Amino acid sequence: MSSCETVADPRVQALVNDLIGRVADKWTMLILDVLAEQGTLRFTRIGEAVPGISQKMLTQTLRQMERDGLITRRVFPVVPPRVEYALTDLGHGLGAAFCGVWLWAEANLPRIDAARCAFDARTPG
Amino acid sequence: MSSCETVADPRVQALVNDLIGRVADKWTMLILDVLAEQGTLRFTRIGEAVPGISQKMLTQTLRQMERDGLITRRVFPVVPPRVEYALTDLGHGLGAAFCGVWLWAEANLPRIDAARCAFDARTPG
DNA sequence: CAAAACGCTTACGATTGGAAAGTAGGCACC
DNA sequence: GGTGCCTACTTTCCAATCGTAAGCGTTTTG
Repeated sequence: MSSCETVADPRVQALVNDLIGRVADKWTMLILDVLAEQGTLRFTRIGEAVPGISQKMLTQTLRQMERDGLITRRVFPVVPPRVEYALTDLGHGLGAAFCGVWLWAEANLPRIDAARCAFDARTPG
Repeated sequence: MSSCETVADPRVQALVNDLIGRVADKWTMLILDVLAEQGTLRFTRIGEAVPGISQKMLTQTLRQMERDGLITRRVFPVVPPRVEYALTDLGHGLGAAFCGVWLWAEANLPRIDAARCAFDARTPG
């Protein structure tokens, strides 16, 4: 906030900071994106759609997102097991909010790369 | 992207994912926010404004942000040392993009809390 | 002479993350 | 009837990361 809007209450500030700390996680953002993009998905599909995630982190992050009310988890008592994950409207809202970050990242990728090259060139050690 | 816009190229997708992975960091977002809010600041001021950060992580994150071209670092050769950090326009852009996330967090804090309570209540273990 | 100010840097223990193997349990195949 | 597969985890082990606390260098202040 702050840079975008009035804030005032330091307690709210602290709570929001805390919330950001838990939601601004690499895997959370990536999973949020694939679910926003592809709708309802099973465990293995999400794992395939999020490059580089381990099963452990996938399980852990999905649980956390479920706890925060960002996704729903539906278990079908069949064999082999089938579990479907989908965004709640809360999750959709966060996905929409992150949208700006994605667009920024896409638009500014070359500038970041250039900045990094320049930094590495001027920093020998 | 994806959920907000056309994407197509999987190479760009991978690069953006990678970039998100590095930028979607708790401390990066928090530092970005205080710099967007308060303008140019010195090392210790940022440390005070970001609750819970250690000097080590502050140094580390600031360096990373400098490398990515998000902030500038100006050193004044005086005693005691004086170092000023400020957002670049690239950093301002990212701050603006994150703005939506902050507003979402502020607006949905009670819903997240409620979801978490409900989850904890229904999950005994 | 001692302490404070500032921006780091280092050492070390605690937490987290990844890779790979294991689990459960019904079902297809030989 | 035994072997192995399918899926969604769970567990185990090891490496990377993180937080805490302390130290460093230089000059002013008491």
